[in-house]
Amino acid sequence: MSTGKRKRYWLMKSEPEDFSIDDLERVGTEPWTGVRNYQARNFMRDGMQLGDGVLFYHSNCAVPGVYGIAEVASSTYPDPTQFQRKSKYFDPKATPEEPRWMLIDVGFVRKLARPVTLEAIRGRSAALGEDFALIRKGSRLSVLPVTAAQWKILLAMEPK
DNA sequence: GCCAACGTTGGC
DNA sequence: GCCAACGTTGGC
Repeated sequence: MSTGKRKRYWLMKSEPEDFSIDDLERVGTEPWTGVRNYQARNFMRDGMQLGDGVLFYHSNCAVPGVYGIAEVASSTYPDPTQFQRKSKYFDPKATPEEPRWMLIDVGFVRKLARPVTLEAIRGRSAALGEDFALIRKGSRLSVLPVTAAQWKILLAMEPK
């Protein structure tokens, strides 16, 4: 439950062919539709607070890595696509009275001059620690928490 | 495009 | 509740 006021940090993955940091810059704010993993949903629903920091990560591309900074730009609300019969994210078991999938809006903050690549991140795995889900073996979470210390390390890695 | 790792589904 | 089958993720 999000009771505190302290800013939290997250990493959110997106396939750039689908929605990139440039797309986010263009639209400014984007509802993060389509998450259909309970763990990722729980982070959005129970953990995120307005203003939290987000590392915008490009996955499934030539050079995976963090390409920009974003922020949590709304409180949590039901993902509208779960009710849209024609959407590929339609969930027949969800109803407006009992929505299954919750999301937040992601707001653009800035692009990194150059990405902090997955390769570079792996190179700092000792400093980042075992609990960093991005580089944990087999982890495929698309929304995951980042500690303040990890956030600091990752942004300090931004190539000038 | 391949495929390992993972999550979900559904029969039993 | 088990677990095989299936679909998805995401690095390479």
